[in-house]
Parts: sequence; C-alpha cells; structure tokens
Amino acid sequence: MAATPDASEKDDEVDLPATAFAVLGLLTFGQDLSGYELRGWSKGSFRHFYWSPAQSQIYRELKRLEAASFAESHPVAQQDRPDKIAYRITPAGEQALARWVESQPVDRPVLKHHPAIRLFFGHMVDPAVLIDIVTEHREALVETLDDLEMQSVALTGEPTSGLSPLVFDWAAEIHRGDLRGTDLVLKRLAQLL
Amino acid sequence: MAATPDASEKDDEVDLPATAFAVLGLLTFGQDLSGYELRGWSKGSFRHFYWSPAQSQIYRELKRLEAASFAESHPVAQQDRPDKIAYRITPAGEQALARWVESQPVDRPVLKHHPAIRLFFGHMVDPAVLIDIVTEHREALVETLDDLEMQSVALTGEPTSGLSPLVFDWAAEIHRGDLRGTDLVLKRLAQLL
DNA sequence: CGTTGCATGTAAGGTGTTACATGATTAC
DNA sequence: GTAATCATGTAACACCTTACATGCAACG
Repeated sequence: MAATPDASEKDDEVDLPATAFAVLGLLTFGQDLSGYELRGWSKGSFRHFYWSPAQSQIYRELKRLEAASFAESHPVAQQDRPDKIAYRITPAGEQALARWVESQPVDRPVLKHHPAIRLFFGHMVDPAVLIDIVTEHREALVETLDDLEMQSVALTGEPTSGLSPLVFDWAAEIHRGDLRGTDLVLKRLAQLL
Repeated sequence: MAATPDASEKDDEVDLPATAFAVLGLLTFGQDLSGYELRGWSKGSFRHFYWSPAQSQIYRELKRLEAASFAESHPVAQQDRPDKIAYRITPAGEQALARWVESQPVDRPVLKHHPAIRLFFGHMVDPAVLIDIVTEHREALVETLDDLEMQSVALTGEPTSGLSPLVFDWAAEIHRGDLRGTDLVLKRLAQLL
C-alpha cells in the first residue's frame, strides 16, 4: 500500500522546508497577508522560539507555496499606500500543513547561543569582558521576556490561534531559564575578578 | 585611520563564520585533534547550546583555518587504527579567537524550536497528536539534561577549560526552563481533550 | 523636496546538509 | 569474510542572507 517507487501516481509529496510551512501557517489565522506583512508577523509572532527568516526568503517561499498550490495570490489595491499582493492558503495547503504538523519526526530544538559559546572559550580573555558580554545578553533577554509576556496577553489584531498564548508562555519559560542561567553565570564570574 | 579601501596593507581581518571559531576554540584546550575527533567533541561539548556542524563542514573549516594560519596540521601515525591528521592552534589563531570572543557584537541566541512551531499551528490537528509530539519532546529534553548534568560534573578526558562547567550549567538552566514550559503545555493540552 | 515607510523583487554569494566514495583496522 | 568503527574527503545541492534596485505614498 505504501508508495511503491514505480507506481508514482499518488506521489504528490511536495516536500518543502520548515520555513515554508512556518510561512504557510501564518496564513491559517484567517487573514490574507502580503509578503511584507508576513515578514512583520513572523517577527512579531515566532521570532522568539523559531527565528525570523529574511525578507527575500519569505518572498521565495511564497512563490514555492503558490507553485505547489498551497497558497493563492491576489492583488489588493490600496489608496493610502502602494498596492500589495495578498496570499491565502488553499484547502490543499491546509491539508499539507496539517500533515506536516502531525507526521514529522520530533526534531530536537536547535539552539545557537552566541553568548554561551563565547563564554565557553572565555579562558582566552579577561573575565571583565565576559561579564560585559553576559550583562548585555541579560538586557536583551529582559526585552524578549517583555515581548513574550505582552504577546501572551494581548494579541491585538494579530493573526493567531487559541494555542498561541500557550506557545508564548512556553517560550517565556525557556527564556526565563536562560535568565536564571545568566544570573548564575554573572554571580560566578564576579568571583573570578 | 580606519581602513581606507586603497591602503590594504594592514587589512588582515580574516573574517570567518562563528562555526570556524567554534572549531578553533576546541583546539585551545590543550590537545591536538583530528577532524574526526573534533566532530565528536563538538557533539559532546557544545551540542546543547550551540548545534553541531556536519562532519564535512568541520573538515572545510579546518582547511580554512589552516589557510588563514590559525591552525597547523601534522600527520599522526597510529598502530591500532588508521592514521590521522591532527590540528593545533597557532599563536595567530589564539589571538584571532580572543579577538572574536571579545569584540563581537552580542548577538541574540537563535532558537529553532521545532516542536513549538508545530504547536503554534496546532489548531490544524487533533490535540491528542499534539500531546504525543510534546511528550516525545519531553523525553528528549530529559536526556539532554542528563547529558548536561554529567558534563558539568565529570569532564573525563575531554578537552575543556575551567569555564566549561559554568556554561553547561547555564545551558542546563535553559533546558530546565524548556522542561517547565513543556509540562505547562502538557497540562493545558490535557484540558482540551 | 528629501526622508521615511510600504511593497516587491533580483543577484550573488556564503553557509550548511546529505549522500557518496575511499580505505584502514578491529571484532565477530 | 563481513560488519562496525575510525578517518578523510568530494560533489551536489538546498537554504538563507546581504546588498542592491525599484517604485509609490505620506510626512514634514
């Protein structure tokens, strides 16, 4: 039953990268969005737990999604600003997205923690410099947490689902863990001075 | 004073990606390592807070590091197994690494949390499936934490510096935050059933 | 009238992965 | 002898980013 390599009749498995599905997913919240808007929503929504793709990347994924007929585009005239091209998810796209959510292997999160890797090689430099780096990281963390706490409470006008606050809270816990670790590091680095 | 484009005399700024410095950094722990070994150490040491590059990538970075004279290679004969090519950091490499650690802008960590982005679009699928996904993620998390706790205590024979345990503890805090978030998610998802 | 924000896109290149190829050595 | 581990490497490609180019609209 399962895909004999020869009988490639039903082998429709258009197999796109995660980024494509991330973009496609933003179209499931009930609004038609342009590439420009999607760029904004991706920053506003999943930046803190799933990085934000470059603008050019988003446009490229939209082309691919349309080619796979997972999304359709239509021009939208605007008086107060330049016209735009809005995208809408298709039923085929909804199905593909659902399959992607359901039946992917559960990959481990990938963390590229730049301040941590620098500290990992911190024996090469003056500890005072390390404290500066980690302190600056801490400030960014606090900003991130503010962001996430706001997003969890007020999703003003933004396209989301009922599960969004839950994910924001999840992400906040991760960053709070980072904050705890950061403070621990700061305390221990202070002892080295 | 700052680099006139013409007077390119002192413009030695060999400007390598973070991965190159991550590999180079592993050579500062006092052992000469081969590409094969570096692949192992990178998995063993910073996988949980800085992803592990592909094997072919490591070999490529080693070539580049040598070209920049940040590292030197020398063949090492082994009786019990195939000979290898071991790499050693050079004084120029040490200097470049120290500068990299000190004077980079403090980039935010990049998190690509696959389970979280899938939950973010979880309104497309049956909640029971989401619980399965998150539960599987939880199991991986526990493994990760075991890893990190062991690394923090016993660095058996592995090349590390005095700061390593600190970074492992930091990473552990981040993953413990993830664990907290995961349990929160699981609890709330159960209410949806 | 120049700057900023909206909006779309291309070009070029760097980063990183998978898959493959090779060969030695150890263990079953 | 054949599988697994050690060890190095290449080829092909996918992914992603930076930088640039274009044009409209609004604001001061």
